[in-house]
Amino acid sequence: MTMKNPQLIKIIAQFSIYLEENNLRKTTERIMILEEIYSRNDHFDAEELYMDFQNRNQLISRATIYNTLDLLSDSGFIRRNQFGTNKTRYEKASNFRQHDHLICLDCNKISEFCDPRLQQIQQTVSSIMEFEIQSHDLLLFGKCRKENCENKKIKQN
Amino acid sequence: MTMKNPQLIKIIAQFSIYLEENNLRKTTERIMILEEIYSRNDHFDAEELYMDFQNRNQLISRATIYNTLDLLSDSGFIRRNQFGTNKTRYEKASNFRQHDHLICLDCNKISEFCDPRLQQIQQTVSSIMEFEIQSHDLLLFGKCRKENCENKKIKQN
DNA sequence: TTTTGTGCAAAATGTTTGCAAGACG
DNA sequence: CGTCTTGCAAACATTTTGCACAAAA
Repeated sequence: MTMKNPQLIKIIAQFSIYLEENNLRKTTERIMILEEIYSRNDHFDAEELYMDFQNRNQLISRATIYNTLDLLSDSGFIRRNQFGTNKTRYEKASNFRQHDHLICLDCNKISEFCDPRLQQIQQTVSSIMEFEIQSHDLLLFGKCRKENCENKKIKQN
Repeated sequence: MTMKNPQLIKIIAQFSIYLEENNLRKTTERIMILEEIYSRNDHFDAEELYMDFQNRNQLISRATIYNTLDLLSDSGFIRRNQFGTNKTRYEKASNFRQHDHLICLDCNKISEFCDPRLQQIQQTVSSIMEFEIQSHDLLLFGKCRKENCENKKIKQN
């Protein structure tokens, strides 16, 4: 039994409130999935999450994984990403407030960055195109210039 | 038999040169697909392209559609897009030089825009993260503020 | 006890592949 | 004529669905 960190306790509490307010049930599966996601720091897909539980003999079906990912995504506890492949990747929503992704074309490693000028671009486009912009998604694709980049030839996934 | 416009003639010539230079064969299928794509102005998927030919009784197999989309994409004649769904969408590369996409959450209509500040963001991230950035992809999601937006409730796709 | 949520397996969707037959150079 | 490309169907990967059973409230 591992000690839960304060952030995790807080998130579970928030999620519980969300469930209650929306007349949704607080099932062990939902809580386990939330905990698992918040203990990760990467951009994972549904199958990876499923396998995490498989590997620990905590069986949760794919259907539940997908259902819960939808629920968490709709409620804002996680964020969905599409990094140029036909596969959805997820991350906990609290990574930091708002960020975008830099993808290495050599090894597919994903880094995060933040630039306030995006906010200005949104405002400009919003007024020119007469749109109320709700969110954005910026991907930068490139190659790491570090000589010693450990991933240079590992090309995952 | 429709008259080919000058732009199309030019693109076919360029593509022919590309094929020749790379020892690839100039098949009727490849040319037909290029022509079809350059006669469109939207962001289409593989199936839509396939059906275009089906509907005209010009049978081209899905395998060829996919092969050729890869070829055109690798050679820069078309651009691949992922608009938040698990489906790849394409557009001719000449729409205008470099642009990004604004997606309506009501009707999924895709508009295009261009903002030079993205270039600056790329430069900043490039130097901070020590990356050589090769391309970017910015999606803005929002809702049209025009009262008379004809697509208000049509939600396609 | 009444729903809602889960698990399973089947189906749906989008894309890739292997191989025989056809067509380009 | 040799080889690249096509077409077909089967395989694959990811996600969705229907329905019986389990478990929250």
